[in-house]
Amino acid sequence: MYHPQELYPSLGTSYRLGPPQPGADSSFPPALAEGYCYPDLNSPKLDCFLSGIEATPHTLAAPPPLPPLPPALGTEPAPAAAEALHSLPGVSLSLENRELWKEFNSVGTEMIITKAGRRMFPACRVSVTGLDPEARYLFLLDVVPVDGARYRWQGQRWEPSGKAEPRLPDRVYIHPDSPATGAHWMRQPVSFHRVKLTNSTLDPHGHLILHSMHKYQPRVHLVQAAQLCSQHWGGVASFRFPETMFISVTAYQNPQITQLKIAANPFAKGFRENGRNYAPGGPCDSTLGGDIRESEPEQAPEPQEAAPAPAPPCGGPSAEAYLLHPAAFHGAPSHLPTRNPSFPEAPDSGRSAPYSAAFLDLHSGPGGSGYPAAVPPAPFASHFLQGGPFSLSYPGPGACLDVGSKPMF
DNA sequence: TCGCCTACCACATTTGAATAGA
DNA sequence: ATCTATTCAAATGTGGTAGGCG
Repeated sequence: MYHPQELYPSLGTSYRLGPPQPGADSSFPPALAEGYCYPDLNSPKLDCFLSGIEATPHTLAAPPPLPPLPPALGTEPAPAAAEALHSLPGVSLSLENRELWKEFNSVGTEMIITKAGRRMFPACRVSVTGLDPEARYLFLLDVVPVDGARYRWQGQRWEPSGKAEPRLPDRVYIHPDSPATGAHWMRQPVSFHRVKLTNSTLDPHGHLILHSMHKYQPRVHLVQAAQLCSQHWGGVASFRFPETMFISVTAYQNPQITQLKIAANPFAKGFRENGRNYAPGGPCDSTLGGDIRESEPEQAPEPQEAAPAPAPPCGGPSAEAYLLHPAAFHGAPSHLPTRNPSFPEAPDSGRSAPYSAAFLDLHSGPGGSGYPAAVPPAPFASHFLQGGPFSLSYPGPGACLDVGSKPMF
């Protein structure tokens, strides 16, 4: 995967989209009580950016309350549909591999995180409808803590075991097809199978950074970019699927999860007994993005629709340019800026990365969410707390900013 | 002592280049 | 000469496991 740092090392390891956090501390609320709600939902995390979204800032500024979260995984039936908050009327998302997720969720999904980054399995694979076929959109995915607790496997179930670690810098995975037209996104399911999770706070690859033994919830965001080099972003839509909640681990704790993973993940075939295959419809994680090949062949986006990037994005190498056209910096058409030779290749990929993803680091905004912004570990401090080596304009009220907002959900 | 993390392993899959055949 | 199918090797992803660390 290419990371912005590889392209523009002067920009640092991450993009801070929010203002510095002078008063940030690392304490979590007591939490752990039933009915704990998504902290990000209770308070606009990036109010500053939403003001730049002209479509319906009011909708985003006042997110509807969400139902309380369950105290533990696998204890309640998953809702029938995704919970959504958006300002894109008529747009809806459905989880393609819902049955697989539900099966994992019924046991208590665990996701391995490693220093080098580990893919999610199952991956989030969604279908979208209701988009304007002509308009361009970005697909984003992030993972947020569900509560303020650390968990421990007690032999039979997961139970809270103390306060959560200080929250890490939020990163957002941008689907490599972004930006693409609504027609492109609606043509076939959109998969985030290349997302990698890491527990390395120094991760230079742009993987999503998580704490081990914490509960997380993936979220999918859809952002309309009015035009390729838009100065205005249209609506945003955010979705979460409760059955995709998981606990991050460095080694599987629940043997049932191990068996499910081995049975369902083709890469783990070597651990299957008698070469048995997973029944439910074959590999459930295949995708247009080349998730699992035996199910669906890779389909490259049509050049005229997906990220054509006819010109150097918005004035050349800049954070704004990257944020506007993340896909244009990956898989690198010849007209795009070349990578800095000092970053020859991400260590975890020995070859070119045609589907490489982009990441944004989003910083908790002011205004106090349920989780106060944690003070990042020292290596991040210069980027996240002091504005980083580049300046990214911070929009005032009514201003428009060409960077992704982190929807409130 | 215990819980957690890391590095390494073997195995299967994926991917792309090279080659052969139509 | 071009296209398609096949083969092969390297890269990648997977869970298991032993050992280290706090």
